[in-house]
Amino acid sequence: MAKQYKEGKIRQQHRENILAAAETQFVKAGFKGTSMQAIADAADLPKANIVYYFGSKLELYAEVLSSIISRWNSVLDTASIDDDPAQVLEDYICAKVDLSIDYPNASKIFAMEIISGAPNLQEHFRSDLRAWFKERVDLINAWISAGKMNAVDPQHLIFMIWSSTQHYADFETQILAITNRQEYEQDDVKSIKRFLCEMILSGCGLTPSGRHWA
Amino acid sequence: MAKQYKEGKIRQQHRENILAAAETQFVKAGFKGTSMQAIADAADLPKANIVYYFGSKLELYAEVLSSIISRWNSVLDTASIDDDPAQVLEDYICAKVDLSIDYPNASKIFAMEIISGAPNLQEHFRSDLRAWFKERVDLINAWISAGKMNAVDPQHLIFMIWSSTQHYADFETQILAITNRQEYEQDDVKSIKRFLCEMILSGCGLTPSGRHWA
DNA sequence: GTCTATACAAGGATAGAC
DNA sequence: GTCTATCCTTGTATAGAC
Repeated sequence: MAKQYKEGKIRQQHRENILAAAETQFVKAGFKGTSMQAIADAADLPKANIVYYFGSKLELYAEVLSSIISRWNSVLDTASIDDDPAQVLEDYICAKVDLSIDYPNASKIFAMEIISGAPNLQEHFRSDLRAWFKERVDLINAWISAGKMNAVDPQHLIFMIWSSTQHYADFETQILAITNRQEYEQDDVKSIKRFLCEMILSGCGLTPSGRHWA
Repeated sequence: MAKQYKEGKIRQQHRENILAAAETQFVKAGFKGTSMQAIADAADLPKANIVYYFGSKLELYAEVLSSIISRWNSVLDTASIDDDPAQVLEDYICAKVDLSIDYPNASKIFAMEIISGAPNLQEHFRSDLRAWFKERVDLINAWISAGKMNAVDPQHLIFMIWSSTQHYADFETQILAITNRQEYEQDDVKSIKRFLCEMILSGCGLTPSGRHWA
């Protein structure tokens, strides 16, 4: 029993190390471009152990992808017509900015997967995401009908929130190089949130509370 | 002479085919993940010819990248303090949307390169782009000082324009899957332009003319 | 000038030793 | 349960035939 427990811990530790190493490597070279050897080196384990723990490169990648997606349940999920759109949108934008700053690799791997044609995400698109998207579009349309916000196109609004927030993760390298910085600081995050909320909400005829950055 | 001319044409034709094939493959698998064999198959040429025409995989990739960047001279380049910010921003946004729709692969390869840490673009960042960016920031600040537009952060404004326009190229797969379409149509492009111009300009206290979509 | 044949390293995955 | 040794495929690049 004691032995099993200890071995279980080693196993779990190794799996976590491998997942973390894999994330780093997939960001740098994409799925096809990443070698098991590179992951093994980064995890400081023999190459064959990666296969031993995850079965195959594709299964390892699938685990990385699904752990990314599972982290993306957000404030928009529970919003309803009775809520205040200004508050919901502001919270959603700030939550997405936080995810981009705190887990840039997650956003990057997801982005690369989609750019490459999303060969491993078609299922996710056609089932979960499409339904999620339709419900949010309906919600925004309901707010518009209720006169709670301007009549902007809900689909494009969601795309704009996704793109403008994720950009700070995906294009981190470019942004930091252009602005001559090493990494984002607290003040940067606040000014990002402030800019995005003010721009997007004002376009919807709404006013942000500012509680995320004031 | 006649022979040389004809051979020159073959050479040029093959180079173009290879560049086009390479673009497609780099999008699907990234730089490291793309094999010369895959490019050769797509270009319908023997594998060794790719090396023959371009020297190496990296040189071929460098040519693809630089041809992408050279296409991105845009309306913002020639704008000055005397111009109307509403008009300049509207033209710039619509030009970027057109690029995203017409050359999605260019945007995708550029995005992948940056997501992977931009190992082949550091030079471009530190020289051209940083200077370009600084000048545009100064221009927008000048417009603000002159009372021509709201005092929004110029850096984030540029990032928002980049992200929200490029999103329609880079995340094409996701957008089409979610909205259950095969490809963008004329009307889609117009509604994208309209949405982005209205949102972004209104956030700057400006009003678009609408001539790109009306 | 163009393409075939091939060299040699690195890829993913397996079998079996420890 | 973990890791070493190895198999076979695929990778880039070259040498030399056409």
